[in-house]
Amino acid sequence: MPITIKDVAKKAKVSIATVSLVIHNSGRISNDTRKRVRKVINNLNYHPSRSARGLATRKTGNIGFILTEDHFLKTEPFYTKVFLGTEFEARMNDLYVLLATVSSKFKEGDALPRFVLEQNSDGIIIAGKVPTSLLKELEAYNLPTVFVDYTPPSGDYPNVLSDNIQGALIATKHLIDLGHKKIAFIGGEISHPSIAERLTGYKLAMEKANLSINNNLIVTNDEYLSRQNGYTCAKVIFNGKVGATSVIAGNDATAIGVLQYLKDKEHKVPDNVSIVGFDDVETDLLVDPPLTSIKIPKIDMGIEAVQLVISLMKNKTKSAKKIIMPVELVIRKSTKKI
Amino acid sequence: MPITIKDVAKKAKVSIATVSLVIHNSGRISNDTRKRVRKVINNLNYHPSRSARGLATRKTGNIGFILTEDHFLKTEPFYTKVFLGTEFEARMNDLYVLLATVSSKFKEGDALPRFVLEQNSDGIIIAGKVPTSLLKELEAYNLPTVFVDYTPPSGDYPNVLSDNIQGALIATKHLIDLGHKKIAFIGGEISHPSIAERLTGYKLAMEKANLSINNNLIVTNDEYLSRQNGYTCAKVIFNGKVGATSVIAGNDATAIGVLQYLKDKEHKVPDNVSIVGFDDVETDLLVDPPLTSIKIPKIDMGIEAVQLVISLMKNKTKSAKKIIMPVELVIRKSTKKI
DNA sequence: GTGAAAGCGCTAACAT
DNA sequence: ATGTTAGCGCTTTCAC
Repeated sequence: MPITIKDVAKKAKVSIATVSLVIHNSGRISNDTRKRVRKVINNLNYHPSRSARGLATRKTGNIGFILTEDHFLKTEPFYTKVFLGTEFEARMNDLYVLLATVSSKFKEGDALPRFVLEQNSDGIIIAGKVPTSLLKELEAYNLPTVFVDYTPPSGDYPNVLSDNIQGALIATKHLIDLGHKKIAFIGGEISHPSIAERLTGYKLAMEKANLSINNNLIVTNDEYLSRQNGYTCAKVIFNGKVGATSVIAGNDATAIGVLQYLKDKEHKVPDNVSIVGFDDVETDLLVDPPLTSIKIPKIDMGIEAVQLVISLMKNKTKSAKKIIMPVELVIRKSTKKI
Repeated sequence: MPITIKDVAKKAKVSIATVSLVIHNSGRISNDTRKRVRKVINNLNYHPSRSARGLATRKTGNIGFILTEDHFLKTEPFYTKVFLGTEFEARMNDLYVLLATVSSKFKEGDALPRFVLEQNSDGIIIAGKVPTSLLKELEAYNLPTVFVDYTPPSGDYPNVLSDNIQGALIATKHLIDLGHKKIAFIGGEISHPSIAERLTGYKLAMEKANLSINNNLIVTNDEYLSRQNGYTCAKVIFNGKVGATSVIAGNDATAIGVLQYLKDKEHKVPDNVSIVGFDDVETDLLVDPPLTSIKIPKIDMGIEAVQLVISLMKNKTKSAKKIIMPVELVIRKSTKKI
């Protein structure tokens, strides 16, 4: 039998109302009773029942975290780190986060995550690119929603992003500073707004340095950003005769694919070709050479997302606040002076 | 304002008790009312409130899923797949699964996952190797607990495992059938019971084939099963003069590390050396050659774990039922006749 | 500054 | 076969 508020009240010789007030730091409670009640709570190791509280407040104390199955299962722990951040911040705010994956082929009529159907969450965080059909279905439930690392094509939602433009810009500038002029951009999944922004940043840096933008140096497609995809795209660049001396990759997985291709073709990295990755998933220390990359504060993005969704839950305002997290260039061994 | 049972009752012209009975398929309800109530439930898109239900039944409807942070963040989506399986089966049983990570350096006194402190779960699933200090702290809460892919060193708990011995046995037999005699076992993390079992299976197969077991062909340590570790261990084997012609790896990550080492040293796989992985995480289609591996039913293990913990929750029995999931040899291109 | 009491939405025992 | 009702543990308003 779990300890209830009654047990605490009895032991502290106060009413349950007083205990409740103490817990919530509200009301005018004398310092004496406050201390006494606190002590009893600790001694008894009392934790209020979620259900009872939920019933009384009509809040669930849960926030839902939605991402596509392939994002959840993919090799690089990008969204897993974001999730970890949400978990951390949720704990600070006495909230639980419920994880649900949806198919990346979600279509209208498919079942939504249970916590939305059952109204078992007070808000939701959506991480990464998700099908628009999902968003359409979700709208009906009118839940406070925050997007992480994704901007839906329509509608104006609050979200937390990383500074992709700036990231690509400093990555490109880094290569330019090293003397590179023929810098390739290998994207993949250009329909993902983040990747599109990275391309923008790349172009911006090139223009700033008065380097012409050669479309033959830009390879994008609409496939998942994988090693495989990087490998395939690298083929296009280095089979041709554009003579790229360096590459900005859409993300680290892509970069590793490019690296692999160059190894197979006996190009030396960084002696012949420099490579900059993106995301800094730092997952694979075996990568040789260690990848210069743009570091994204994944955990912090999760934290920010929770704070944002909490403020939405409180204010019931429909603000579309956007948070752009700063990124950082991490120089390792895959880039070198030309 | 969410729909409540009252709304349903009013609209269906029955009492709330009847609605409740219909929902639980219990009691003797006439087919007529049953149908009518069902229809109203659907029309209104009614979902019972978790909190109210929890309060009434003194159940939370949650089951906790615990794993260490590094298992959650690691490259290969092994436990993530197990988690996906639990999510799936939980949904079938109208349960939620709450994910919590703990540090792999958990020590006594550290905070337990919130859902155990707050008694916000009816049972827990523990995936992978966790510190025994965690288990000790957990005991006090007396929650129905199931282990997945791990057998705690002391105590007798229900768990769901994969058939590691059999897996290593068929992997080794496969190599023997291909004519290999000098078969190395590259383990790492030998303190993990699963890896120890795999070594046992390897030895068993060798003995069965009347091949002597050469300890110089066996490399284990107590480090995490990573590519890096595989690389390091491969060095030990192939730097020496034992002349191994094939390798059984502790898992796929290890196998990929071995592969990398062999590539770097210009050994051809599978022409010079055959490699069998373990787990079949099939994560990296870029691995060249594609890895022969032992396939483990990860999703199914999650499903079984949920079923097991549910039966524990129901029966309140202290059985220590064990479920061993069958494994399968998946032959790809990394093994070849000698 | 503290207590009494109503009510949140459901389940389950009991009545009818 | 269906309805009545007492609680489950908490929050919150109102009274004192």
